[in-house]
Amino acid sequence: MNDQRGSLQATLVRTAVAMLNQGTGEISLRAVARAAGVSAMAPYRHFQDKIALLQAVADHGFTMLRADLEEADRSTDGEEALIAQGLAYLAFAERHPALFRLMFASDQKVPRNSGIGRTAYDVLSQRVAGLVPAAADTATLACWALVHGLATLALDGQIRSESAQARAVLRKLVDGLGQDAERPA
Amino acid sequence: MNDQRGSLQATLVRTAVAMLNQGTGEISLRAVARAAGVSAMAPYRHFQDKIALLQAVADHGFTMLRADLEEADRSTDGEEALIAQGLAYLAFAERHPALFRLMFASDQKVPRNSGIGRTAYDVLSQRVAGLVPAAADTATLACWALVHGLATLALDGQIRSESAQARAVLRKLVDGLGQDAERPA
DNA sequence: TGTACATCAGTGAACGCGCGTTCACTGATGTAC
DNA sequence: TGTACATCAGTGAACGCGCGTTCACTGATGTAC
Repeated sequence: MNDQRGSLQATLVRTAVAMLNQGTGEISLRAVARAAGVSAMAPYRHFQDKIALLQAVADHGFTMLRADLEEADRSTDGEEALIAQGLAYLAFAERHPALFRLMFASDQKVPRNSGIGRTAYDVLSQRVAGLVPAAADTATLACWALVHGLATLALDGQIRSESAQARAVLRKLVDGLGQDAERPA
Repeated sequence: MNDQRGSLQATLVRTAVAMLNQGTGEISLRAVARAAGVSAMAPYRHFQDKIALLQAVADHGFTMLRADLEEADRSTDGEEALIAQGLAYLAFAERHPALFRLMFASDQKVPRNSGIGRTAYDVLSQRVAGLVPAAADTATLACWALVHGLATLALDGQIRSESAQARAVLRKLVDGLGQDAERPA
């Protein structure tokens, strides 16, 4: 019995996201169906298999992440906007640890590059390109890797996630990028 | 039948590492026992449970990582030594993807901070402290996060891992650290 | 030197579990004539 | 307006699987007397 409004397809994705948001573990198809109040077989009406459901969940996560990054990118000061994006990325990972893990865990289970991940990436990449046009690719990669590393280490309990410290680390990198831009090769 | 020399305890850890090195997936206690040529119950003579075995495997991995970092740290040029450490970290992750994942996947399954992880961390932290004594903690965190992010993204198939690009990214950060050191607050 | 006994590493059958997926089905809804 | 039929979402029992772990055991090795 599907007691939510709308099609079961959307309900399953929403349910899966909700399950991931509490309890950091993995998710089984049966558990999602159970939580959606539906038989174990019902999801197969809407998804070819478990992987397809997880893919849809990951896509949903990337849409959420993109929205958060755009929201954070609003400052008129470009460097501040970039740092705000970084902090938003960290906040997303902290608020949705298991979803974040699912989005980025390839495991060769969930196929990569659905295109939706890219659109979240583009929000960062455009901001960096505006700041450091000379070396946009390297600078974007540096920013992404730094922030993704912080997020991953925090999620895995390797470091405490303090946003003051995160801000200091981001500042350090962004200052470096700025200096590069000021002295042309 | 344990056809390896030495105690089964060490054999199991070695076998588990070997299994992780091929096939990026997870590892089951039964599979390790099978691969070691021993009954499913034999490991319980040496490890309290599956988690204890995985813990020992992760510890072994950190010992390997520490050795790699020390090996890379030999350059007389401090900045070069730091970059070499970063590249060694990336190479380790690429050579041992599943082991790397196990070492850092907390999942709240394998308890963190066995102390062995820390000793690998210290190799990096001492090098950074030598270069940037004024802001060693923030700088160490920045280096670790950057390199860990690159490793994680590469393992998850989000970016291609090209060591030339990795070197460029590391260079950018290290230059930034150097500049901070030259102009005192 | 011989015997009795404890220790210890590994065996193998069995358990209960949750899983992804199969299969044939039911019952409601929409559509053609 | 009524009837026959197709479509479609969801059901529920069943499958085979590998898993972690239990249990009682076997047989070799070491030690005390």
